[in-house]
Amino acid sequence: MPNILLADDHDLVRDTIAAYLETVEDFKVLTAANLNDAMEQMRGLDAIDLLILDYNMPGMNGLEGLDRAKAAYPVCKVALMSGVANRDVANAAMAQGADGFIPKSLTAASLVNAIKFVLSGEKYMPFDFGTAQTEAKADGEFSKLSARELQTLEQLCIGLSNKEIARNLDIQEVTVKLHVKNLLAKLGVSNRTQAALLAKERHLF
Amino acid sequence: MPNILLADDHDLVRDTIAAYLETVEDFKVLTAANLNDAMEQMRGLDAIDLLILDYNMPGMNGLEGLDRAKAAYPVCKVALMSGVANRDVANAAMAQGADGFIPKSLTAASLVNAIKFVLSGEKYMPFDFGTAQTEAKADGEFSKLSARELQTLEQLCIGLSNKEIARNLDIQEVTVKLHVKNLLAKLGVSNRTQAALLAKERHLF
DNA sequence: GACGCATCTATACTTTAGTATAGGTGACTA
DNA sequence: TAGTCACCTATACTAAAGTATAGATGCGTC
Repeated sequence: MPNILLADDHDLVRDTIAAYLETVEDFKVLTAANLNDAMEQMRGLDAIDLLILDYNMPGMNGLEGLDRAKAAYPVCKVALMSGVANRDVANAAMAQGADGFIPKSLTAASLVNAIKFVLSGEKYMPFDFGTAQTEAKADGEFSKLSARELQTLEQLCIGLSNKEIARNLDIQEVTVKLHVKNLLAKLGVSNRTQAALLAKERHLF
Repeated sequence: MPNILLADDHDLVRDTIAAYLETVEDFKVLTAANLNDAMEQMRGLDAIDLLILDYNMPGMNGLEGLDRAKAAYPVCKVALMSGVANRDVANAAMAQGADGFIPKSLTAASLVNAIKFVLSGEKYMPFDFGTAQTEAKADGEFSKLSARELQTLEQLCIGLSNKEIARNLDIQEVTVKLHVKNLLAKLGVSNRTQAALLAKERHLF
């Protein structure tokens, strides 16, 4: 019987997924509420076949938690799970050695398939990942930006004003306005806040 | 047999909770992926005893979705569920006529209790609301925010303008400005972009 | 009842953001 | 050489954001 350790900080989500997996398949599912808890349990027993980590739970610190888990238990399969992450995060995770990536938008049936997939030694990442607009704004938008516009966007992502950006880049405020206006158009958003949020979502800065 | 309609946009979360409830108790659980879907299903059949709405799913618009549901189906019990909300939101929800508030940090067993509680006509809101990470995540700057300011912040996190926020919350633009000004001060930031970035960084929305 | 508090509105104002247009420079290229 | 493009600046404007005061309502508490 495959042993799974599921780590998620939302008790309700974690427990019901665990219960579901145990009823519909012959899985033994242990649970943890954060990364430290999960690592602790792994230390106790060495029979865990698959470790599922929530991307946003305490201790994860982005993909740092993935590294910790892989480093400590190189043999164990490790999958990431997230309710908010996008394709970029998924790609980065897979590139850093994750065995699977499970968006919470997955159906319960697909989850079982994904787990079987990973347990059999395959890598799993869903195709139908990005929804329409996520796909559309994938990365084409950002590649259109000029060097200066990119620098401006970077400053926007700290929430700076045009005046502050002008000082930092040593140009006039009007010029900053121009760059902002152009990059808003290229990104297809309507104000600086949306631009900053979009860039952050894509983990550009 | 009590009929429950569970609406959550995360397929995985929704399906597993539904499956769990159907196996451990004698509940009939229907599901929906957003508020409109849920309202549509309610129209079809009038035998739903409890409607569970995810606070952050499409169509909810803060507590507006709760109002819509209560207005359309005054007899049906309505409970809110959220993974990120804090006590203020919960209080506001209960004040606006919700029959229960279910944080996702609840244990699966407690969920069943909460549902039974609500079905029997009682109001349910957990005492140990902010324990552990719920507290850690929601405290500090954000706990100072009022319910309305929190809703405003949520809209800021989509990059909306004051005018759009005013329309969504059905208040005047001046009022939105007031809320924005106050929440900026409480969060210790100097503009809306910084506020949005801060909230996103803390995974509030 | 008096008080604090959250909420909403109003008026009035300053500052910032964003748009529009025009023009100048240097680099690279057909 | 003429054309294109990124970049910078300028003037001028409209729209939006943010600040400051003041007043009104309702709700719960002491």
